[in-house]
Amino acid sequence: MTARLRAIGQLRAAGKRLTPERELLLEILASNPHLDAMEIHRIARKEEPRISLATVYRTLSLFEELGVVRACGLGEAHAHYEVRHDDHLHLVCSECGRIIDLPSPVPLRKLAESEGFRIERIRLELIGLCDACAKKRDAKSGKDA
Amino acid sequence: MTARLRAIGQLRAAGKRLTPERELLLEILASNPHLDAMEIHRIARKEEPRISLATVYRTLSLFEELGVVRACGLGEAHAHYEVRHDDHLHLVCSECGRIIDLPSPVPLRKLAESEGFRIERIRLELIGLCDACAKKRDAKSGKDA
DNA sequence: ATGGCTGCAAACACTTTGCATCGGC
DNA sequence: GCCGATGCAAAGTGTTTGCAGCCAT
Repeated sequence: MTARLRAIGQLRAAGKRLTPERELLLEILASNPHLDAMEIHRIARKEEPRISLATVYRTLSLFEELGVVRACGLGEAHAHYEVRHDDHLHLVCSECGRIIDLPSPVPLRKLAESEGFRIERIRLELIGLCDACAKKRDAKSGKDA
Repeated sequence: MTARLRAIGQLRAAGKRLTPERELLLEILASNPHLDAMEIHRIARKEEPRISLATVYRTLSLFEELGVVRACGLGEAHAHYEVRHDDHLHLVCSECGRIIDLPSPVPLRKLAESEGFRIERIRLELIGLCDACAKKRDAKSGKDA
């Protein structure tokens, strides 16, 4: 419940309007841990049959921008392929798209298996800036400021 | 180089044909760590201008099936949304789709930052079977066998 | 009342599929 | 020669965008 009110505050703070559609989507998101856009639309239609899928996407993207929700399960929107090898970490640079492989030194399997979870595949991506891009960005923001 | 030969063996073992297109894609994959289908197609065209994007997709999907390559950056092909909270691990059940959240107890930030990588966001998914589905599958395979 | 928000539909990007032809086995 | 693999183009998905009207502020 609190999450919903906080989100409304964030909307107003950003000078955005609070529409019935946004309230509805907020409510749906707050009470469902993991949904994709289509599912959200389907649920929303029950309450508000005229709501469009475009609005769902626009609203989700707004919410993500405001930090209300987070998108997961999607990296750069399409698949990359690599020759198969063991579990590893990907360091994905959100600036230049560079992908750095690391062998996984963390005890993930043990961790998950303590939950009774049987791991088939590990996918870990740390999204951020590689050394070079971080420095570039620092230099630029120094200029801009 | 060995990877290429092993892949050819896997093709033959699976009763699949070794075509120039497949050889070419294998070569490209072996010498490039991370490519998407379009990039692979673009590179392949330099060598074999008549190769089609459809063949690239079909071949990648075959290779993935054979375990020659692995697709990454794609989960269930589209994004899921959840109300934002701190970094966490997702345990994704590949059977029932259930997603279990865990607070992240692993020192990922430290690890990546030692590479000079500045993390903006952590995404970790351990794909496998949750306790219930693992047991269900065990029971079934016991029956099948 | 005015500008942001909406629905609708068309556009988009990536991937898959149907069909006739081609070529590895 | 047979059947699988290919190229081409069209269809399919999930997502984004242009536009005219609408409604929260």
